[in-house]
Amino acid sequence: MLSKKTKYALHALTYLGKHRENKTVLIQDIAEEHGISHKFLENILLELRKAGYLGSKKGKGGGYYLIKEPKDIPLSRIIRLLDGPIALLPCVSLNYYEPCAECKNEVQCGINKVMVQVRDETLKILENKSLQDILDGE
Amino acid sequence: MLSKKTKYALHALTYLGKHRENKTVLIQDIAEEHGISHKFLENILLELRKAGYLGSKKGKGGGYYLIKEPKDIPLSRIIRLLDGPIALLPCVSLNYYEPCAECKNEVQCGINKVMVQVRDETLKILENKSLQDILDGE
DNA sequence: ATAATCCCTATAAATTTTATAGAGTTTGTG
DNA sequence: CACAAACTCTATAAAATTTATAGGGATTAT
Repeated sequence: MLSKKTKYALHALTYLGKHRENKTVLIQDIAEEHGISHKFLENILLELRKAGYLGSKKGKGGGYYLIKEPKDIPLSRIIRLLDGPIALLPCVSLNYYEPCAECKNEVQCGINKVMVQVRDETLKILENKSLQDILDGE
Repeated sequence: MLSKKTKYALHALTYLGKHRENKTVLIQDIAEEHGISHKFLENILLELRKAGYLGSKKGKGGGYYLIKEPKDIPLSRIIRLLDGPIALLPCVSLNYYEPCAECKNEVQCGINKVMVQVRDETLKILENKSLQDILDGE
C-alpha cells in the first residue's frame, strides 16, 4: 500500500493538474479540498518542488503550480520519491539496493530471481501510468 | 516493499519445498539456515499452517511440512496473508476494502480508476508466480 | 509597513513492525 | 511412566516508521 504521503501527493498533483489555468494554487486550498493537514501537505509539496515537478511563488499571491506536463509524471516517479523502492525486496531494488541479510548467495537465490521479474513487470505498469491518466479519469 | 514477515515466510516455504522428502523440518533448522529469530519465525509458520499451506507434527520428532503443491502457492496469497492488501490504496482493495477519507466521490476519482487498473495488472503478475517458480530458480 | 505565503528544520505523537517471553500441549522414547 | 523435544498460543516489549505539529525565517504584493 502507498503511504498517506504518496496518496496526498497524488491528490495534490491532480488538483494542480486541474487548475493549470490559474497562475498558482494555495496549499491551503488543496488541503481543505481533501481534508488534509495543511502542514503535512506543505512538506509534501516541498518535496515535489525540489524534485522538479512543481514550481512555487512566495509571498502574497504566491502558491504552487505544475511545471511538468501531466503525461511526463509517471506514477513510478512519484511513488519512488515519496515511498521509496518499488521492488518488493531490497536485494532487487534498482534505486535503493541493499543485500538481504538472510540470503547467503543472491545469485543462486530463487526468491531473488522471481522478484527481479516481478519488479520488471511492475515497473512496466507504473511507468506507463501518468498523472495524465488520472486527470483523464476525473 | 515486503515486510520481513513475508520475506521470512518465503524463505521458510522455499526451505520446506526443498526438503519435501523429509517427513518434517524443525523451525530451528530454518531459523539457523537464514539467521532468523526462532521465535519470530515460529509465529510466521503458525500463520502459514492456519492458512492451510503447512502441516505440523507436535512433540519429539515433530516439525513442519508442506501440504500444498508448490505450484499451488502463488505469491499473491502469501503476500496477502502476511502483509495484507496488494492494492496500492484501500479504496481499490479487493480483500481489504476501505474508503479513502480524502476522496469525496470514489466513482469519479481519477486516482481510484487508475489504481484499479494497477491493481488488476499487478495481481496478474503475482498470481502467476508461485513457490514452484522460486524453487525452479534455486 | 503589513499581511500573506512559501521555506526549512526540529520534534512529538501515533501506528506498525519486529522481536521476545513464557506457560501450555502433545508425542516419542527409554 | 518420566522426560525431553517440539509445536501452540497469547501477551507484551522494543524498535522503526509514518503521520502530524510547531514555529521562526524569507519573500513578495499592496
